[in-house]
Amino acid sequence: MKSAIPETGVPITQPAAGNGSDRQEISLHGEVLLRLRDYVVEGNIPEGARVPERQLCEMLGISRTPLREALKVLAAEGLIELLPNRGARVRQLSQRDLAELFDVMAGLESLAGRLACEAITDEEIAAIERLHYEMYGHYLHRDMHGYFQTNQQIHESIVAAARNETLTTTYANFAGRIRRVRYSANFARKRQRWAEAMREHEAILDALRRRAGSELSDILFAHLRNKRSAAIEHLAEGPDSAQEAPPQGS
Amino acid sequence: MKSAIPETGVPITQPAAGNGSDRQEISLHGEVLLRLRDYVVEGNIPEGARVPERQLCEMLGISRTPLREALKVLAAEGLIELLPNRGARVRQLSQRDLAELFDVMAGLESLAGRLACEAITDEEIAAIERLHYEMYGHYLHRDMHGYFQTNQQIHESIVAAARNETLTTTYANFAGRIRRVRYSANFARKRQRWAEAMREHEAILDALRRRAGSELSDILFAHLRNKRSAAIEHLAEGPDSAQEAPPQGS
DNA sequence: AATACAAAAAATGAATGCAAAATAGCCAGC
DNA sequence: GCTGGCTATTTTGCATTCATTTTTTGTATT
Repeated sequence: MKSAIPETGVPITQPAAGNGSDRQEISLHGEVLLRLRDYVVEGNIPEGARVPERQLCEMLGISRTPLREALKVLAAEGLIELLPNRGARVRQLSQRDLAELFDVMAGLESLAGRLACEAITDEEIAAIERLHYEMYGHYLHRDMHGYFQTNQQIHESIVAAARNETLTTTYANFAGRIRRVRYSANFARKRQRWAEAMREHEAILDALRRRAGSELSDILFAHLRNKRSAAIEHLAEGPDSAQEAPPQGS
Repeated sequence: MKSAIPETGVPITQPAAGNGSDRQEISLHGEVLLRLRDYVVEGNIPEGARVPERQLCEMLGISRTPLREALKVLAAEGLIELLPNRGARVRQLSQRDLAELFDVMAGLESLAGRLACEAITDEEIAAIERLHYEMYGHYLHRDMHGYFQTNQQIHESIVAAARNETLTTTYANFAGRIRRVRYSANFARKRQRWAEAMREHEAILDALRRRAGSELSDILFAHLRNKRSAAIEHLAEGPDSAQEAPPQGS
């Protein structure tokens, strides 16, 4: 195969001009950045694959200048790697990188929980409770996908309740970095871990109701730590999806 | 005054070529990025000031292309703002932004403490103890500057002991964003707060010795929260250093 | 046949050029 | 005297171009 990235060939439309989205980004560069980030996060480029600029330019229908600007930003965000004179590669996360990322995520959520306890309203808690019961339903029905989504919504709600834009942005950034892995990090076959996670979520909700910041912080950290273990073990055993790039060299 | 940025006119020297530094960045872009970041963090450009690209180009002795790439990255890092078609400005941190940043820093240090307890060696603790006593000396001698520096070293040591590169990088990023403010956020005249901070540091050291992760996490968060309050009150009252840009416009 | 070397092709890094937008400067009008 | 609109200059955004560096391809030699 010649091309590392699949054909999608949807060039960037007219930048702003009354599209329904709330994006205030109107510059071409901003548009490219959003598009490219999504493109990478969604896993359209194999890990570690070299991505010729020209090809991306053609795909997006732009010249190299704004593309290169976007690449530098993505590199700063940690999504891709920029080897000098050797182009951009999708960053390959080692197991250690992953462990680190999970821990930072754990720290951020832990912080979010602590802050949320200071500011969360009864209505917000009620909303999270609803999500919790919805998730419980998914759990009972063994609906992994629904469970996963609702679970994510709960965590995002907690982060939102922290009322800290900076935290929200940072959290989203890190979430993007491990999103690909996260999807495969479920514990479909490990029922025991699943039940455990549900219990942890009960504890989270309980601490949140009591606005017990420090306690919630501990619980969230532990919860994410367990998630981390599950994810890493899962990867170590090798996920069934054989999409991984084979170890090249020798 | 015509020029918003002071004259320093030190163009970028030959990029790599056996300079003593350990930097592996060799590309012009990387060099520019480091230079510009330092330049902004050190406060050489007044907050909110418009910075014409041309001027920066001349200052660094480069063309606009690598400069603009660096600007995009700095904008992504949150150091500057890029208004569409209106150039780059040094980001002006509102009081709320600052509060948010301090809280995120608190969360990161809190995480660092927790992780450090899992991995820190006796030697590292001993080193931190030495720093602690050194800091105590500065406190007794009312040496604000020395105190501040040693204090920072302690916090950095804890972050380092967490053995998480990602965390270290993220921490450094946020530290850079509030560095300017941080310097003026000391409590030179508030002896009471100073004494309080010393007591908190004792508690930090104690929890670290016992490897009490959760406890240390709480203490660090509270400690940084207090620092935040001190800093924000300080700014609200108006820092004596008149280095701030006067409110321009009318 | 395999390896080493060399030249060609392609890709990257940076500079320059050009069009559009914004700022400022200026003059007319109230 | 001040405000509003029009033009000129500056500045930004992006495309194009040029110079290196890397990668590939072909050839010759062992």
